[in-house]
Amino acid sequence: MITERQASILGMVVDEYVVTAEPVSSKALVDRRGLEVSSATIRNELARLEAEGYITHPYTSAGRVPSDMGYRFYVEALMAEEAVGMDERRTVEHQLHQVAGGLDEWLSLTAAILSSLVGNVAVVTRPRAQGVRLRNAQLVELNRETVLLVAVMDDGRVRQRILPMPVALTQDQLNERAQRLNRLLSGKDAGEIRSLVTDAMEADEAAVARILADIVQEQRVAEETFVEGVNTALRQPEFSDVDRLLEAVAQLQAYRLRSFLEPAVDGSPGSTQVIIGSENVDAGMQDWSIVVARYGGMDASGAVAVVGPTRMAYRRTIPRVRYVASLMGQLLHEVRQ
Amino acid sequence: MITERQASILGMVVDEYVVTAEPVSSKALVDRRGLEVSSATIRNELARLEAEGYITHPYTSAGRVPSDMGYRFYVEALMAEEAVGMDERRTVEHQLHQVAGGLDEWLSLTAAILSSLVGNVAVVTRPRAQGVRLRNAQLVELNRETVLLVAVMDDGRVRQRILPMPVALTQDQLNERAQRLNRLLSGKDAGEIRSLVTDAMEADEAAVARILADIVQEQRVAEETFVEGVNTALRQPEFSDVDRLLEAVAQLQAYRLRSFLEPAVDGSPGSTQVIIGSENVDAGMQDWSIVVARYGGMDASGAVAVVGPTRMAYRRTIPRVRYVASLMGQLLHEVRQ
DNA sequence: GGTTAGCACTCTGACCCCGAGAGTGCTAAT
DNA sequence: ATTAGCACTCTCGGGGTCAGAGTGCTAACC
Repeated sequence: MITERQASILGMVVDEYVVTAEPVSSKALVDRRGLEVSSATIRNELARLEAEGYITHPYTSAGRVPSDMGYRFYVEALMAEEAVGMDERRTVEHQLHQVAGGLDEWLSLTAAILSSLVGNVAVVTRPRAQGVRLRNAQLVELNRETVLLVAVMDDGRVRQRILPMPVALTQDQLNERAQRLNRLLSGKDAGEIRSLVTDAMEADEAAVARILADIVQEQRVAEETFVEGVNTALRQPEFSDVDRLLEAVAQLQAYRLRSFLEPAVDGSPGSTQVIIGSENVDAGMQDWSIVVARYGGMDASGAVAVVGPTRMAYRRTIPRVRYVASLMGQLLHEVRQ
Repeated sequence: MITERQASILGMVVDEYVVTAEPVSSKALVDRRGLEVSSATIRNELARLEAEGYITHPYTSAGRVPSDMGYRFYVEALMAEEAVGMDERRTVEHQLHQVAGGLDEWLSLTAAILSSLVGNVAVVTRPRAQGVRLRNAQLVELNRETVLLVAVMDDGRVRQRILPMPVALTQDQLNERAQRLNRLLSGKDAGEIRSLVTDAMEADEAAVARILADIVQEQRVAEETFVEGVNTALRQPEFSDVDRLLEAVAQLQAYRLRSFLEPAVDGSPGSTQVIIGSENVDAGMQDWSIVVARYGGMDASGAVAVVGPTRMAYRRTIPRVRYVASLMGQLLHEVRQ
């Protein structure tokens, strides 16, 4: 158990360390926070906090650094969230409504905006629907031997695939085929499409249907995860030595991030979750914190996240992740209904 | 002018430096290359080469390092190209024929393969057609208020855009509209589409046509440039200090690379071009070399490139870039005709 | 009992020095 | 033209030193 004053001191240590990135000394707290007590008193309190495990020492005569447990306590009990200002909201919403294009553009722009808002890496995953269904398929002639199959899923995904054309068909004939496929398969999920492939079907029609089933199911990590802000995030002092920096670059690959977000996305819906340092299951992420919020509803949902060193401005980051996630939810709703 | 022996020594210096990444000493040349002369003789020749500007000294008692001019001479006159082996070809072609999907998958896979082949960053740009034409447009209902416009261009590009639906229409009605648009606009380029937007058209049909014209024209750097291998390339010894490493990470952004390739792509068609260090116009690229080949034909062409430190295995890289470019040309031909 | 001044103690980080090692450049002999 | 030999130069790593920052403790104070 820690006293109220100890808690407040812990809060100051975190706030201070987050901006300076240097161990916080007792004197620095008294000076910069205008405390009414002497540095010796603070030292006693710091010693207590350390004994309880909320902070640590890099070495004997250095200042204090919050431990993961300290950050956890801070996030849960101490932190005064810094609300998203009206001006921030305005610029974000302005930018988001500016962009023309599909879901992809929104997602990648959202990641970029969030990243610039918090100065760390932002990750946005594409909303994944429970049972994705085919909305529409189309066949477009590329040349005499190849056709392009374009499929639109009901989660807004668009996928294409190049197919050989067994018999030369005109575009009109292709349209006709596509219409037949649509009447049969539109609104169906991958399993249903597969079960509809019967012997009665023409051979190449059946082939297209099977491919459609694959497409409906398919998940491509690279195309599902939008990462922005790696460059700025790498300039933080925690990466001032080459090995750490390289490690960070490797860690921030889309496919890795995706795997870290996976469990979070499947977790509590709506709420914002914070994973701090050693709370990460992955060994390579022990020095990282993740703030992640799920967006969307029961039908289709994705994740908005910020990834950075454990020394993260949680009080700024958490509300901003939450805000962007709710914004994404609205946008998604507008598109899907 | 340099003598034949000096040239051959220069070649050895380059070959040696490329693998060891350490300044090459006269003794190392004699020992590892089994030369019939003494190291003192080599020292005299090295001094000549230095006087002529082909190599330099980091400091007095260090070995020699090729200058950009030295590399240039090496690439033009000395280098024995290392042919792409049959086994390499087989695996590459196997991998490339394996992948299902559209042009995008091919391009990104190609970049990945090339990168692994040469151990540096590989960049592949999407083929850009001279006058891109619309091949096919389609309207797909997303919900009562929004439609998804999917456009296929004749260079294989597929683009989508979400539009508000002014009047509620069924999917059948949307199909009909799309067919009308296709009859009118298919095979037209952006300018032609614009000129076909007349007052006679219905207002919202005209709006869609205008958007189609935009889409046909549009170039998105991020989606046009496929970069792979950054992670492995960063482990090279030239980036062993933090500042250089950060600089490299920043330099290898897709949008920057794109701008470096731009001039090269517009340059000589077919041939492979090598840009070494200070030959780069861009100030930030003075320590980098680029090997770039154009692929495709008159109608549509893109670039395949490898980017790395000037200490690059040119004799391996150049033939491999050329090979991959010709392969891409074939693939492109198969798809477009 | 909590608070504080004072002081000894510890650890870092910067700096400098030194010596080994590597490699050159030059000279003189072949 | 080549080469042996040698002086010279520069780097790099280890070790020593010193100032500075901060703590932890003790004893006095309110």
